[in-house]
Amino acid sequence: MATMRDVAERAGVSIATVSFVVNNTKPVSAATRERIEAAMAELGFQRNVVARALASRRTRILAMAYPALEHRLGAAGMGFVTSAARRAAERGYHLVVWPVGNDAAELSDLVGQGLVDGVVLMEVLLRDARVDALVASRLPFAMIGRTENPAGLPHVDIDFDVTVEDALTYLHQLGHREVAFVTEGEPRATFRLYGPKVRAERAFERGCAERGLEALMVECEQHAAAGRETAREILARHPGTTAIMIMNEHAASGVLSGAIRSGVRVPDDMSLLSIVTTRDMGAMADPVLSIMRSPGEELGTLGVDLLIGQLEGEPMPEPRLLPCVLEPGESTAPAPGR
Amino acid sequence: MATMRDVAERAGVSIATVSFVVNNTKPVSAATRERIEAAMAELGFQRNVVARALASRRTRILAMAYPALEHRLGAAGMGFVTSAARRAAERGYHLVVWPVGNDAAELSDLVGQGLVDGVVLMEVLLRDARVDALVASRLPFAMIGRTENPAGLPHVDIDFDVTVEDALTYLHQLGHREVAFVTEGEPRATFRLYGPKVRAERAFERGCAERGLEALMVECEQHAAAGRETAREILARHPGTTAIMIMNEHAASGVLSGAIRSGVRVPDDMSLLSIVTTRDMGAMADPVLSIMRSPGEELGTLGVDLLIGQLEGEPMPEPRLLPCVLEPGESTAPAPGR
DNA sequence: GGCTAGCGGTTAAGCGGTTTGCTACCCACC
DNA sequence: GGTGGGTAGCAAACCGCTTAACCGCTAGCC
Repeated sequence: MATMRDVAERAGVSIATVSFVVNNTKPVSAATRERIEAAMAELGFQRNVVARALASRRTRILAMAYPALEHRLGAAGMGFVTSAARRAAERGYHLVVWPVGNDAAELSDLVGQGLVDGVVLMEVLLRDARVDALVASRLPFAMIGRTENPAGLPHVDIDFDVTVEDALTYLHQLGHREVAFVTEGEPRATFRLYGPKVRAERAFERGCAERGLEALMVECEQHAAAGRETAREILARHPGTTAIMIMNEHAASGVLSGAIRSGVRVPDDMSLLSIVTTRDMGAMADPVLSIMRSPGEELGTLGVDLLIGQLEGEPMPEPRLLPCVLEPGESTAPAPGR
Repeated sequence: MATMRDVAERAGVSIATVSFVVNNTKPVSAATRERIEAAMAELGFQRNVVARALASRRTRILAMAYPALEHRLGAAGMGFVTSAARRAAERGYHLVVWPVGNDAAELSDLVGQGLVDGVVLMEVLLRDARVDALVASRLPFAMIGRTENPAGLPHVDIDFDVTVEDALTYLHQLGHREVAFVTEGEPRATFRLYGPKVRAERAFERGCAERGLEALMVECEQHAAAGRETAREILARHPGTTAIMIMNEHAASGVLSGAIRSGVRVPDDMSLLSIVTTRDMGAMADPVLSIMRSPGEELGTLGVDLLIGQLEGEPMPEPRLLPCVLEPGESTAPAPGR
């Protein structure tokens, strides 16, 4: 690989001048610039990013940190990563993937290596040691998700209030008056700190209260079999239920088939709405599930933008909350008798 | 952040000696080593990976290159990336994610930056310009998947011969004599070069020939609706079919529901076997699909091992082919009348 | 008339490590 | 006591780039 020195020699200038041309950091006369560019083209010069990083103290590498094994990231997880990587590439950055534990030590270690200019943190908990570690490290970062009180910390997240409110409005307008909400549930205690679950539950309670409905919530583990069981349970204990809202991507199809197996017709007798999910997931069910689609790719892109914004000295970015959007499928219909 | 110079001063030694201790590259007396280690601990020293990379001409960064937007990587895609990143971390490497087009120029460009020591290439086509570019760049790489003739190129891949053969054996032993094979199909021409599809089709033809069966193959786009249509088509045109083998993760549930909607009982009248897929995907269907599980995580891990092996001067690694393993669900049963 | 502020460019000092000689020293041995 | 060999540690030359500081000169300013 040709170096700047090679280019400089060939163009008969100093290596600094080459640098100024490459980075466009100082005016250079047209004639010189031309000679340098010709030399670069002839030699196939590409500047070495490692040397550049060392000298400029900016690596132009970002990290995407996500908790390994802690939470199942389905296809949506890939959406985060690929969209983030794409955006980073567009803006001249690289993205490294850091599977880290939920403890802070590992993350601090990685940060200390000095490889990255900033971190995008996924799957943030309401109280999260990793966030504290990042704050302490003074390294710029952005969250996808947010802590309990994220004021002052750059983040993007799903707007659970709006999403749940929109979902309830939709079902309510269809005439449903007894709506059950199936959420993610796990034996692990950290799950109580999982923002999406907590925020969606609160929003559901509020929405039900405002409409004078009873807020029936059921936790369900993240697999189809649990979903089937949950459906049976709801039907048995709350036979008046006419709609089920689900925020549990891996259980949704189970809830559907559980209901069908119990002899319930979907959507005639029972409406199902899967929220915070992907289109693919909904399309896989039969009938196709009505969903509120999670803006996964937008979040990845925005997270990176938020981070790069800080790095490039743009004014402190606004946090962004994006709602999921309704995409009706075949699993929702007016409440029976309407 | 403390530098080696700081540590050296504090321990009263030269910076070179610190380096020898940190890397364990030259014998150092116990007393000196102790002083240095103490100094490092007091200062919280971590060596700067960028400086190290520049000096040693090894960045200890690997790239995972996958074609952006070209092919739907579902949850399995995430499995590749996370398992690869985890393995890389275990062995002291970082993993960057490179969404690249299927053209070689973009990849050559990235390689030329000198950021990575090697590349793991995903979704390799039978003839693949990216592979040529990597060979030309003389940078070590490993493929997940393989070209038409991958001899001499380090790779790991699914063993489609064994997988399809095992699947056919399983169905054959259940008494099925008319088996249809649903594969991935797309308008795009590059799909003809997609190794998994081509290899699986060949294996299917061979297996059918050996057993004296007719090899019925149907292409299907990668979504559930197409799967439903395909199921109807098979039932209409080949009413004797008693088993459908599917290698099309996104259409599998559609094939199932298409069959059911047509009044076919699964598995009593018709067996369904989804191959090269994930457990999650199969579990989402009702009945739970019998699958041949894709060794996605193993492939990611092995790919990284293969690459690091080369980097660390281990003898030329053996290519590895892993079969998918049968995980019977509720969608397969003896052929009707058996 | 002295001051500063650009010209387009060079020089050189880093950035924080790795690595190659080389020195100084100790010990054993004839 | 000279010699040889082995060891611990050091100095210094990089790795390939960025970025002050500054070159000699001219132009604009009060």
